[in-house]
Amino acid sequence: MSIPAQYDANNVENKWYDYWMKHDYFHSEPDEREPYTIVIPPPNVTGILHMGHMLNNTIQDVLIRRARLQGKNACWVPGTDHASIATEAKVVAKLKAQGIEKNDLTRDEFLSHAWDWTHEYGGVILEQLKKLGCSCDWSRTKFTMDDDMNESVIQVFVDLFNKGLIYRGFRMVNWDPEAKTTLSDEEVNHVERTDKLYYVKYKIQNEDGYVTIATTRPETILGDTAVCINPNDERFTTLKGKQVIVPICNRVIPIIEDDYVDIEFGTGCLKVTPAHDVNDKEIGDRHNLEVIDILNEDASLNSFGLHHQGKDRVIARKDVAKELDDMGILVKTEEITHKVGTSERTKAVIEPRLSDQWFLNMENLVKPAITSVLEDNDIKLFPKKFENTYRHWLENIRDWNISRQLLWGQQIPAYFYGDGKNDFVVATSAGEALKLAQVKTGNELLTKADLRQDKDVLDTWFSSWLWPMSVFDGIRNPENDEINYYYPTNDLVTGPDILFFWVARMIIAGYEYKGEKPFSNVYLTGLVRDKQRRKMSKSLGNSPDALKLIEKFGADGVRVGLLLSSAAGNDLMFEETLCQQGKAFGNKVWNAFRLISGWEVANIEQPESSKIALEWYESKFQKTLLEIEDHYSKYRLSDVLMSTYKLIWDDFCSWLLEMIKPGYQQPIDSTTYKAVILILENNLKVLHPFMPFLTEEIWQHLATRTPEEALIISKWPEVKSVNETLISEFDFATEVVSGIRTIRKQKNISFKDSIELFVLNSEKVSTTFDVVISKLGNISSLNYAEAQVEGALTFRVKSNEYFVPMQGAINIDEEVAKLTEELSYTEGFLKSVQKKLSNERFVAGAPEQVVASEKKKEADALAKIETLKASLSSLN
RNA sequence: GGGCGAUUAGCUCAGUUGGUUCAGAGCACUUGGUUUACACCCAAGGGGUCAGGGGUUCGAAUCCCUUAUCGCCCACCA
Repeated sequence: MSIPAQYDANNVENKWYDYWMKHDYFHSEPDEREPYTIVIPPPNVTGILHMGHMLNNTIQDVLIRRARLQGKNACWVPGTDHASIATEAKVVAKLKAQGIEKNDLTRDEFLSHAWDWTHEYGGVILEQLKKLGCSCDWSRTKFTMDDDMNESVIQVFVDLFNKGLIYRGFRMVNWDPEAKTTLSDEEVNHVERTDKLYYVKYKIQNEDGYVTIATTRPETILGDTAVCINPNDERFTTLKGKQVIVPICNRVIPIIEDDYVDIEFGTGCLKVTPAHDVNDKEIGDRHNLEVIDILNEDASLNSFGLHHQGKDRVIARKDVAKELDDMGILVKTEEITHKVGTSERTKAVIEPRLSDQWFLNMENLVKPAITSVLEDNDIKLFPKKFENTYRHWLENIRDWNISRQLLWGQQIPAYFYGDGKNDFVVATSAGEALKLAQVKTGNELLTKADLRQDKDVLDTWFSSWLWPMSVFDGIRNPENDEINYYYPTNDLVTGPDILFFWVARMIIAGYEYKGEKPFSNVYLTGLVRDKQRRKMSKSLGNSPDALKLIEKFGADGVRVGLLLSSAAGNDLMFEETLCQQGKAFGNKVWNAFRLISGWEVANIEQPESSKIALEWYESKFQKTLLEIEDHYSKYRLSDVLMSTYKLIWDDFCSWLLEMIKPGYQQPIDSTTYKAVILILENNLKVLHPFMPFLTEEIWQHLATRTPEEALIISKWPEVKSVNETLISEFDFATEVVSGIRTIRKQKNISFKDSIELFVLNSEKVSTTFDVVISKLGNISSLNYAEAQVEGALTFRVKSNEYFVPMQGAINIDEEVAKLTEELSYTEGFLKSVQKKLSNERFVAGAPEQVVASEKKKEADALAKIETLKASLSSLN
């Protein structure tokens, strides 16, 4: 036989991917068919494929391939995200390694380096997705900084500004001193830390006394502009209206009163530093306090730091504390555990900082996003539990800081023409801006040279929130054929970590710009972790190399490994043995094909056992198909896969093929052969979304196919009727076969030796599967007995009794012991059933069906006890 | 500090409105097996007080209360 016993994935996978690409099967154009659309969550343009991507994109490919097989116009739009902070950080690091400082470059120079980087590394990840088998429509590949995408973003900014929803505010923002940019609240992680809490005495002006304050950040003392007490704090009534002297800088500041201060916490006296704390800023606003910013943008101290100027805040903290101690006014320090905001991207400790930023008013925008998910169920989240966190976020949403102090991204289209804070216009181009500015100022002599565009760029998410629309040009041309056909998309597959960053905002944008949801279902994947439940990360080095995995197990094996145990929303504890299982499964399917293809077909009569076996499998297949459809409808892809896995491995390979397999060097009848080929083809269709390469390979081996007949574009099997009786009769037969195998094993009877079987058919089981039992049990003659058969080994299925005559080999004591044990178990079971049935409240209260089933159990048990007792007495 | 969710076999998880199918699956494990597709295989088998405690009910893995442990989200206590 020329077909190898081991399936070789590596040889096969490239071949079929090329074939699919060559015939444009992934490409989609609007037509009369029902569309099925997924937009990819765009990975970072310079990223490389990691386990999370593999899981995420395998899921999308399964969904898209199934839709394609169902005859829908399947369109999966790929693309990448410019990821401003991450990419800029990488470029800065690279330049630094070459001895180039970002600050020495002009904007254009820096952007040119960034584009070089993007062109060099960009899109690598998309090539890797191809290795995984992803059937994206590559002709639609988008990048969030493509010209048309940029235009969409700018157009939306201008529109929202004109609607009065975007405004400029001098606000306390989250400053990342590492990246030297602001972050949105969502990009800040609060991590628990132990720090020192310093107690410091401030001298009261013109008095001998002191007040003591507590702070974790003594360096900010230099920015203090008040000390605050609670007006109801009786300890401090004498302090009201007085002033204190700030240590080191000797500034005289007032003691003010505000309810914000917690009497219980610390000393009850709060130092107020409006420039460096959100609450202090609020108190400052209420009391008209001066704002003294003591930090530079890299979080080193500025001139207000006096002799500490230039030191990093962390160094300054220690030095100031030491100075206070030397002055004798550091009362004590204690350890305190609290949460500190850190940058999601750079891990740097966030500095609350006042600055001019652009904000988007979310208050009204968010409303349709709440009702569509939580009330109308227009958009469904899988798993549903995420609706709670979604609700919480949307109902407490704050205005979105959309500006970033970076260069890589869409530059904010605001043009300043004067020195005043409001001397600016917002427009889609400099030309437009000039016209607006001329009108606004009444100065027609204003030229482009007088305009200065805002230096900041927009938050990356301000472009990706438009993704489902902008990839179809739905922002610039809202009524074009593509957006009308593909939008709203169907499913979105992404991680719960960007539920707020991205998913919620896409929903918001969708309603604002299309008046419609962007997608109907959101499948939230879990995190891929290692066996010890640690997050997979580069720094831990516990993340396997995705491409090496594919090389080792084949893309099909990896896909199956990833999906075997990853319910929506559940983290996936990944280990390579899962891929090994996937690969083994592929090999199993391959060998089933190998067996079938090796058969010689002859025009001979179909054996009865084959006929009935095929009928049974067809019903079994239908029943499983129904299960599969149900799992798909609930996005339970692991269950779809497991059902398919068991159908093919157990039902198809272990049962059907064994039942129809002709004897050694015997040909198979053509009726059975044709039927089993059709069955195999249907199996391949159902398996194709999970193992696209293997299934296409076998499919093409089974017959000569034209490009129009490729598996990838074939028809998903139709759901037909299920013969339940046949299935339950078969289940009974398998138990009989198992009984026979057990006896063979216990008595070391080789399968090659045929045996006799007698049946006491008290169950009145149909004889349909007798031929199957005979074949699979290697039974020389299957006989129906009227009474117990002497000198035989026995086993029971329900209340049927089976005898394998075995003269001389019977150990009476063993048989008696076995029967006695079975009897006592059944009697115990009977007792519990009867107890239930004799309980009047059960009989009265339980549904009829339940009572009937208990009665059936009782009857079955009674019958079985009869058989057992008869057997026992025949042995004695 | 507030909210949400979880806890079922060694591991990863199913278990839909309490009652045919309720104690399950896959893997792992044990024992046999050179049966002419596959040892990436075949067959048989062991294994769980359903986290602990209490309650409701004729009946609880499932509903309620409570304790413990874990996870996630949100939050400005110096």
